[in-house]
Amino acid sequence: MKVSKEKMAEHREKIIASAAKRFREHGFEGIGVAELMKEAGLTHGAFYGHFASKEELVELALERAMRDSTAKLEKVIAEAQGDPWQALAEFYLSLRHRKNAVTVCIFPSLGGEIARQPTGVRSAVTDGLQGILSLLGRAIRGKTEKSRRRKAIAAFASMVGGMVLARSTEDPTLSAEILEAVSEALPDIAASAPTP
Amino acid sequence: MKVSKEKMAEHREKIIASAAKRFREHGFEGIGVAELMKEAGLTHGAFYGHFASKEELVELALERAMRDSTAKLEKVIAEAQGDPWQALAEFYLSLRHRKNAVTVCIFPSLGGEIARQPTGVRSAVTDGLQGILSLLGRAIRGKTEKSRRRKAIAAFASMVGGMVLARSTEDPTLSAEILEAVSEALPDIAASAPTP
DNA sequence: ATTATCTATAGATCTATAGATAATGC
DNA sequence: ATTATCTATAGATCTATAGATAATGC
Repeated sequence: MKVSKEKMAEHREKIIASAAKRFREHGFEGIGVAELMKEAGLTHGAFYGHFASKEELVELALERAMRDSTAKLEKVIAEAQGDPWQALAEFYLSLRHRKNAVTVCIFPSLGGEIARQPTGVRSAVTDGLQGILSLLGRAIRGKTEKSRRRKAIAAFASMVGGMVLARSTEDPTLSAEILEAVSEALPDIAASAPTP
Repeated sequence: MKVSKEKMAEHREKIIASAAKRFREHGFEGIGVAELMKEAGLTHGAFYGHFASKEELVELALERAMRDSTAKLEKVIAEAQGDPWQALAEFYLSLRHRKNAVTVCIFPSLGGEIARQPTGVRSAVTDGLQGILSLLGRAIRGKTEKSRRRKAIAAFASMVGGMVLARSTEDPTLSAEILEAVSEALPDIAASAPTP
C-alpha cells in the first residue's frame, strides 16, 4: 500500500488543505484526525507518517490559510476601482463571507482559539498577521509609516471584529446591520487623522 | 447527601459562575462537566440534576457573562472623566484584559465558537449583544438614532477585533502596538461623521 | 530493502444515565 | 417520602502507536 513520492506529496497537500478548511469551519477541537484523513481519502493511521502531531497540522494549516487569504486581500486591493477600502469592505464584510468561514480569514473563526494555542502555533500566526498588516498599510495614504501602520491595524481590527459580531447572532437583520455599519465606517478608519 | 434548597441554589449559582469563567478561559470544548463540577465542589453526576445538558449551561453561562460585562461597561461610561470612549478604550483594550479572558467580554474569546453553537445559545447572545449596542449608542453624540447606532456598532467591532488580534500573537511588541492603535482610533470611530 | 498506508488497539478523554445513599422538609 | 448528590458505568469519542501489508525505487 505504499505510494509514489509524488502521490505522498499530494496526500500531504490534501490533508493540509482539508485541515485549513475544516478547522475554520469546526474549530481545532471540532474535527478529528480520522475525519480529516477520510476527507483526503486515507485512514487515520497514515496521519502520523505525515505529521508528528495534530498540533503540527494546526500550525501548517494556519500558515496555509493565512497565505491564501493574504493573497486574496492583495488581489482585491490591486483590482479595486477607486477606494481600496471600499473594495475591502465589500469583499471581507460580505454576506457570503459571513456564511462561509471555510475559505476566509482565520481570525474571526479561530481567533479566540488561537489565543489558547501553544507557542509554535501562535508564532506562525504572528508572521501571517504581520504580513496582512504590512499589506494593508501599503493601501493607506498617510504622512508617516507609523501612522499608516496604526490605521491599518485599526482598520483590520474593525474588519475582524465586525465579522465576529455578525456571525455571533442568528438574527439576520442585526447581522446585516453590523456588516453595513462596519463597511461604512471602514474607509474613514483607514483614512482618519490620528487623534492629536 | 441531599442539601437544603438554599444550598442547592448556591450550587447552581457556583456552577454557572465557574462555567462563565472557564468557558472564556478554555472554550466550550476545552473544559468538561466533571471539572466544572469539581470547581463547584461537587461530583459530575450531580450536574444533570441542575441542567438538562452541557448546552443549557453554555447558554446560561453566556447570559451571565454578558450581563456582568455589560454592567462593567456601563460603570466605565458612567465614571468616565471626559470622553467616555477614551475610558472605554483604556478599560477594554488594556494589557490586563489581554492576559485575562476569564472575567472579560465573551466575544474576543468565544466569538468564533459562538458562531458554531445551536440556535438557543446564539439567540441568548443576540439579546446580550443588543444590550451592549444600545448601551454604547447612548454614549455617542450624533444627530440621528440611526447614526448613533451605526457608530456604536463600528466602535464595538473595533474593540472586539482589536482584542482578538492582540491575543492571537505571542509577540509582546506587536500585541501592545495593536492595543494602542485601536485605543487611539476608537474615539474617532465613535464620533466620526458617516460617509456621505 | 524501504516505506506509505492500513488494521487494530491502547489509553485517555467526554457526555449522559442508573441506582444507591443520606439529608431535607412535609 | 422526597430528592440532591455520589458512585459506577455505558457508549462514544479522540490522539497516538504497533505491527502487518503491499507497492516503490534502489
